[in-house]
Amino acid sequence: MKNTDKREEIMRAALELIAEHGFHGAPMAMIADKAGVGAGTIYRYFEGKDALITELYRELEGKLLAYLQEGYSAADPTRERFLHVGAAVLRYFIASPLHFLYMEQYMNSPFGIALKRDRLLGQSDEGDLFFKSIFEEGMAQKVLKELPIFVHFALTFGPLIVLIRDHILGLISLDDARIMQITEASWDGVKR
Amino acid sequence: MKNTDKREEIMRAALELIAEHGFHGAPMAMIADKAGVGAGTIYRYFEGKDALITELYRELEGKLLAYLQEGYSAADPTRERFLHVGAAVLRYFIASPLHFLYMEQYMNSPFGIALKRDRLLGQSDEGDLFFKSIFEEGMAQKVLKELPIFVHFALTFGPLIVLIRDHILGLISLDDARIMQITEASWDGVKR
Amino acid sequence: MKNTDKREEIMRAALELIAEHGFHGAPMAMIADKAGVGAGTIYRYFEGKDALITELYRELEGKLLAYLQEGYSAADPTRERFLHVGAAVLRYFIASPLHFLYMEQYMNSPFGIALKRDRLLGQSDEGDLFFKSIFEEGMAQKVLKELPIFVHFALTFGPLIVLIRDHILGLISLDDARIMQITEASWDGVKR
Amino acid sequence: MKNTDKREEIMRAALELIAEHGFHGAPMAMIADKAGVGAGTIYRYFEGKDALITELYRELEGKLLAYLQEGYSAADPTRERFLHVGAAVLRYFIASPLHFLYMEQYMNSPFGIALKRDRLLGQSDEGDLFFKSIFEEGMAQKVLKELPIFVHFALTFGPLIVLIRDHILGLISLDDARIMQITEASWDGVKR
DNA sequence: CATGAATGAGTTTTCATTCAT
DNA sequence: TATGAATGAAAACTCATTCAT
Repeated sequence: MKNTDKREEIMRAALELIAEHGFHGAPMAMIADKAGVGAGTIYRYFEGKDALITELYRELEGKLLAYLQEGYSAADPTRERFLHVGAAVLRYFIASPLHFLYMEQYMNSPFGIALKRDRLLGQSDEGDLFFKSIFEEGMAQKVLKELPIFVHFALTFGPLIVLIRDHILGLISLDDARIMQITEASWDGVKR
Repeated sequence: MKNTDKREEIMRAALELIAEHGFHGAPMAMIADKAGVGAGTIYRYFEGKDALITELYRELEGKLLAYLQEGYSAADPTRERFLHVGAAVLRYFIASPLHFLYMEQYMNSPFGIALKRDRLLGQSDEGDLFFKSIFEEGMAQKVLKELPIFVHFALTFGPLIVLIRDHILGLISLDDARIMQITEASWDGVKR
Repeated sequence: MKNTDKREEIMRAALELIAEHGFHGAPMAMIADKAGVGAGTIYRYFEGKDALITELYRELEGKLLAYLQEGYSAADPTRERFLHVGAAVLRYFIASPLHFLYMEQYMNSPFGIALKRDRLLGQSDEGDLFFKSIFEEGMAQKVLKELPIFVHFALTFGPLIVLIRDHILGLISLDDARIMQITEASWDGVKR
Repeated sequence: MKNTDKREEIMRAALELIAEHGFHGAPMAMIADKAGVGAGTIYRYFEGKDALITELYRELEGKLLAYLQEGYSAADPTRERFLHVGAAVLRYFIASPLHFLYMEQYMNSPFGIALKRDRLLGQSDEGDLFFKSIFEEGMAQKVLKELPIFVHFALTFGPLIVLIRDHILGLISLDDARIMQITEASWDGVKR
């Protein structure tokens, strides 16, 4: 097992346990066990539990952004670009429900609050920049309502977040047709 | 201090501490301290920490629903009713940010997952019924797109949730004008 | 309800709860509840939990001794007197299994150890004197083996204690015929 | 210190403290302290306090049975076999008074009641079988009275239990001569 | 006298982290 | 580098006792 493999096993184990049982329902010993490593080994790869939680979040965020960029072309019309990203978000989280549960839990905990505050103070992160260009261009082209970027983001992605949760909980089933329909309806909230 | 006062002091203390520090950052001893009661006293009013957390959620949910119903008239046109409720949600949480932080944290934790599953199995709760009538009537009147209720809910309230969080984090400032604008834009996502 | 009634209700409740659940499995609040009095009321009749436990033991011991003396005649032959007392012990505890469970638990706990040590230092208690006369007279008459009183006591009452427990646990069923048989067999252990 | 050593240190500490102070007079922290281990360490070896108490009882019982079997020969006459076992019980507990105090306390608490009931439902334990053969053979040979095994057991071992307690409390002193005398007298209660 | 809500010291138990191997 | 037994500080929770009503 390569070094890197161990690190990944730890993250995979943490993801599964925390997504299902929350930050407390997941003791380090249990994570180590599930990862097939010794309890002390986690501390060779992560400073502590908080660091593990935070680094895992960053990792998942990176994977999401990478997926969203697949097949994305800055040359496409604004609407196409949004539809691509919106549908990709839905598909990504439907395929990786644990990622969703983990990320939501993280963002709605004091960890996430701290993260958001940090980003507000520092520069925008990669993800924000990514979405921002769509909305700014859309407004420049008079295709979108004149609203702050945060509002555009909320109007378009807010519905997706709620629906992904509903899907994961089994309240609704999102197939490809519905994904298109929803993404388009999201767009309707911001278009002129 | 009346019986009821102590129970309320405990809930107030728990709300503040958990909203700010999360479920773990808030030990029972700290809650008792902040509430001005003995550690054992909490257990006279709540079976344990989990029960306190859950009952507090129910209480906050009840308060929110009560507020949404103020000035709500089933006789108003569909759109007015939605605008009333949507704006009320925003105003409520802007006035009570701790309620929002607590409820979001709860809903995105294993507690909330369990709650949603329970509600799915049992009958809908009061809140669901409340929103449902607006969307069902809107579809009957051909004012709204033909979509499952869960999708209507997501398209309209999803944006609000995201924006409330942004407001509380100071990323954006929601004044009355913006509240109207946003609520109307939310409606645009579902109207035909 | 007279004062005295309350005291008795408390003792009755304590007896039942402690016999069944042990000294810890029986919190003061539970005893008060079962007795139908307020938790504070117990402290008007007993100094504290230890005092309640000890006074209850003394009370039960007194009742047992009173029962053993019923129909007992110092004029009877030694063997009759023993058979009377032995059979009475069995009948008493079979009729009052909670008394047995409580007294055994007490005697085998640090409470009982302390009690025995106290009695050793001070004068013998009423009960000891009671049995002592039978064995001393029996030895004087050359009917019994020449043994220390404690040994006589052990040889005759030891079997009874074990059998009462077995009966209460349902391992064996003691009817009148068996009671006689056992009492007589106990006597055989000490007679010449 | 080997693994096993720690487990044994914990049991030794628990034995001493519980024998002397009872199940409550012996907090886990005190046991850990006396054992020279951290408080959490106990939980690596035992599921909780109840498990520690129960496993310690089983361990002591095992040691007792092992001692009784030393030098025991199924080929010896019934009476010799009983005298061997009876005297061994006395010698064992006189040498290990803490074992006696602990086991008696256990058997007379709700723990012991539960244990006896369990054994009644399941098959007899090793110890029962051990004694049973002596009494059954004795009856078959017409050496012993025709009585249920439980009664034989009570008549022979009941006295020993009481005397061991008296010895430990200092009420009587059991030397080898007395041990023989008592064991023989016990046998007299059951022989024809 | 009686009450029972309130208390907080004391208990069991958990778990992130360390460190000898 | 990896381990996992050991730790002990900190957590949840209990309960004998008090005291204002």
